[in-house]
Amino acid sequence: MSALPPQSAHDRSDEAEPRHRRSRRKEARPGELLDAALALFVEKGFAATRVEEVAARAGVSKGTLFIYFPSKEELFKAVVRENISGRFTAWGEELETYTDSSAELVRYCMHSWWEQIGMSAASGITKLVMSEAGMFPEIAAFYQQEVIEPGHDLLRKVLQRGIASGEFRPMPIEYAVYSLIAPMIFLLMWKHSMAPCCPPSQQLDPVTFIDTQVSLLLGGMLAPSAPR
Amino acid sequence: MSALPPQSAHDRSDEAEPRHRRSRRKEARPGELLDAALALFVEKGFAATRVEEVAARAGVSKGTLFIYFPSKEELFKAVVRENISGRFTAWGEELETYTDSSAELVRYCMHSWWEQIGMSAASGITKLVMSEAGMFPEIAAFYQQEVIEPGHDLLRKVLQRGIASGEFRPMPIEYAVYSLIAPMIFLLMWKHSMAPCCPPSQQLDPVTFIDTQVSLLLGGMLAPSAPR
DNA sequence: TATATTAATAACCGTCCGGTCATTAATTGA
DNA sequence: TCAATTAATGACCGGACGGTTATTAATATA
Repeated sequence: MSALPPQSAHDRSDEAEPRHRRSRRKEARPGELLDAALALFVEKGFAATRVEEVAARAGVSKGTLFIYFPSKEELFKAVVRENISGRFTAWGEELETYTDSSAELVRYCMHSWWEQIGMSAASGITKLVMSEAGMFPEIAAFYQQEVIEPGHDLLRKVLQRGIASGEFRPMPIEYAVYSLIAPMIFLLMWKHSMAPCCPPSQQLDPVTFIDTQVSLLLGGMLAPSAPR
Repeated sequence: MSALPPQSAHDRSDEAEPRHRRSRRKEARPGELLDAALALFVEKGFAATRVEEVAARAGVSKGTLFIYFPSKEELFKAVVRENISGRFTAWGEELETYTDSSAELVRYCMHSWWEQIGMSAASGITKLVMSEAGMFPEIAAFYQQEVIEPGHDLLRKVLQRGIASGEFRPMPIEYAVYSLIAPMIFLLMWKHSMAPCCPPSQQLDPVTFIDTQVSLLLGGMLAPSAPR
């Protein structure tokens, strides 16, 4: 099993330069632990990640980790807050000022999601949560309100914009939202699970997949009068 | 944490009636162990399921389980072979003799999948594999060739049928296949992970979801000349 | 009933892991 | 320079788990 390359949400170096052992760096520790935890959670999941390994990757002993985070679960929540929450406010503002057609907006949302979430380590977190929600319901509930709900709200607004302008047919909004979420969830599950053991004939290029998916879905969403 | 109700693929009762302890039933044991394993794997995943718990649920000691299955992993493979493999031959034959339109065939495939896989315990197995593939690559590879490939082949044939007849536009087949797989994978991941902690406003009815999804996708697949 | 066979058991082994705590040493400031 | 403070350590605890094996007892056979 190979280690993932370091994924730093900030510009911390992964391995701090070798200091004299037992250096005291109260301010730097939480961030370094968070970075190490993100990488390992993404690589191995929540249950399979060992807190001692997180500590070691941050260049610190296990006991030190528990000084800064009271439990493994709180460590995970902190990782989510640092790396995902807050990305949605920026999207919400972009939406308000968008001037092109709603069809283009849908296309833009999907590709933007891929670039900012799907391609990044954040997708590993989403995969992890969906995988282990059953065993850690508290984590699932936390993620639901911290990430899923804001994302859902955003997409609903996009579709309502298109319907209001007459560009889209009227449709059951909640289900149409899931029609957009489904391919994204599928894509990241696939990428993190089956892709590694998939024959080349069945590999899929994420951008092409999203493109195909959006085109097909828009085929069903656009009002007959709108330009195809 | 509550236990799932017993899911028996055969008509074995879950708890064999109380016999005098240490009864010898060489023929019945493997089946009972398989049923118990299915239920627990679905409920808790592969890593989190304890072989001793499987044994206990089958009314037997842990040592006995290892008489019939050499390891936890082989036990899991046996569960997959019993409950999923083989469902595909029946579908393949149905496809050959289908006479209605390809659009209807797509609709039929999706709903049939929901009734025979999505609704059943088999969906829990698929969810499990996608969740834990990273930690158990051998299981992922096994599932890939035993389940994914046959399913993929089936859907490709359906789409080719529609294109050959002129009912569907030409399209990138492999990606269109994934367009049909994606909502199904999403649906079962959702059902087994986020649904339990989802607010009522965001619950989704599987049949309605599949219906919406198929309608939208067919909107993009049908040739312009075909009746909408 | 006596004996051989083998299904079933349960104690056991080695390992691993989340979390704790007494100890150690880097820093502060008097 | 010499406490006092506190960041950091690592040995340790309790429990769990996959898998093994010596032992026990249910059955078949004669």
